Amino acid sequence: MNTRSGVASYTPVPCETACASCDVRALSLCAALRQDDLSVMERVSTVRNLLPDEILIHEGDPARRVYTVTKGMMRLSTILADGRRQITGFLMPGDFLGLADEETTSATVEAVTHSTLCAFARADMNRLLHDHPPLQARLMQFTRAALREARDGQIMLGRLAPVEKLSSFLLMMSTRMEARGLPANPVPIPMSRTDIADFLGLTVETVSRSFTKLRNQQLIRLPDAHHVDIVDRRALAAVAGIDQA
Amino acid sequence: MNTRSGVASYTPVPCETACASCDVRALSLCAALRQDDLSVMERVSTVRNLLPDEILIHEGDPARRVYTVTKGMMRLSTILADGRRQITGFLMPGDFLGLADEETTSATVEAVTHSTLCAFARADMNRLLHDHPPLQARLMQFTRAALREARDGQIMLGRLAPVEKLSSFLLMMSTRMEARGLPANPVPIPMSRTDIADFLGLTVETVSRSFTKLRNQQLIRLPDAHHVDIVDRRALAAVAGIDQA
DNA sequence: CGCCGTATTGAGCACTGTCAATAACAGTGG
DNA sequence: CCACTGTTATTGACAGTGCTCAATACGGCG
Repeated sequence: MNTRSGVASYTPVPCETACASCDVRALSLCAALRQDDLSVMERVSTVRNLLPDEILIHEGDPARRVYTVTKGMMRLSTILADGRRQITGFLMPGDFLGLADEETTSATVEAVTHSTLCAFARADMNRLLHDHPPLQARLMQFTRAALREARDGQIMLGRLAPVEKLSSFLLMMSTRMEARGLPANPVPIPMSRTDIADFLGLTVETVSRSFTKLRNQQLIRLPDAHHVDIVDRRALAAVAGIDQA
Repeated sequence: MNTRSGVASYTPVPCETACASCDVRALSLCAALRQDDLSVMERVSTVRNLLPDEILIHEGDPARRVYTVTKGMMRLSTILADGRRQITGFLMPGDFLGLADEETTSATVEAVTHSTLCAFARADMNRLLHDHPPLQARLMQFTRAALREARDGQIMLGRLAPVEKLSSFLLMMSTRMEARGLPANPVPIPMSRTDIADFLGLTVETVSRSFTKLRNQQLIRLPDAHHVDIVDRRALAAVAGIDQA
């Protein structure tokens, strides 16, 4: 289970740490830095690899590090005393991890798929932010965007019906793929039905039924459980309540 | 409805614009400024008074101004095409308005009660932020806090049962009163049951029934519809799922 | 090929939303 | 001051939706 793949320390050729050849650089926080400033950042960064379901952060842990996701997918979640879980967001390559917290982490963070992250000690990051105003500005933008996303989440959770929630979710996933220059149409859905349920505030069964409904209405096709082919984007958006683009 | 003791226009002496004597200064963004820098801020600020239910911002409007709430209470909301509404948050004195947006506003903002705000042109605020790093830092903290709050909202909306939602809401209101140095025990609830419902993702009827349940369990008393006396805070927190403090 | 975890489907029920009636309340005008 | 009216809150009855429990199907992997 937690078979550490032994890649915690640098590989001989630090391909991932080479910011210059980083494929999420344009999307990530680092885009705010010029080539030469990038090396300053590179010097204080370490790479972290995670296996599926491996836990990176336990809610309540001290917030010692911040990260940029470079590969894979992460989930942010909170678990109530009786085991109920709410997933508050998924992180994809380019996303920043650590926007909400100052001292203590406010969510558990786990890998959905095999993931790679670029880690920074919070103190180092603070110094970088202080020395590079554009970096600070970009972090602010990221935080604002995360706030808007969380509020969209509130709208979805509070006022959408199950099929609407799922439609909204699928469109969001598609949009995020597109934003990363990846194919947006057959959307890969790496997370389990349980994860989707805990994100949408539903049960697994209801999620499954909602998938079936959308399939029966010819709005989507399901090549397999983890790939959704959006057949009628417009109609899907209409079902979603036309929130998302 | 709730006769707030004030009149729209205030005393001849513009008490509200006098930052030096502002009673929410310690709570607000401005706390980051020294006495003399405060005058710079004061010079570019204007006061805005709002009557109950008066609309300050329509979702989609250009985000020309930002505000600090000095009196009263505001609500942030989004309305879906078919009229369903989700309230994503309430703002109280000291709270900053405009954290999430850059170009376009992402929520409608209305006054719950007679409210007073301190307004700044976004351009002016940006200049202030640029010239005063501590102000920038404080804005960042506020944004982070708002993000944590929105995520708490997601948890509440996604995974709590109606009574749990209401308990959680009441405790939150109480906590926020306390944070402002105001009496935390008989909690004033200025907003309507409809507002509460749209915040908690419920219907008015369910909110009302949940109030009744909590009253019947002796956890709260209801002197009137807009005041809640928390009788057993511990038990209420237990019902809430012990999220909030 | 068989096993195990995940996803889907089915049946029944509890809960919450809907619709409707009543009650409390505030503001208005006689 | 009180009756009248419109608004808001509460309560009741009922139905539909989504959850619970249970069975079946699918798919990856040994």
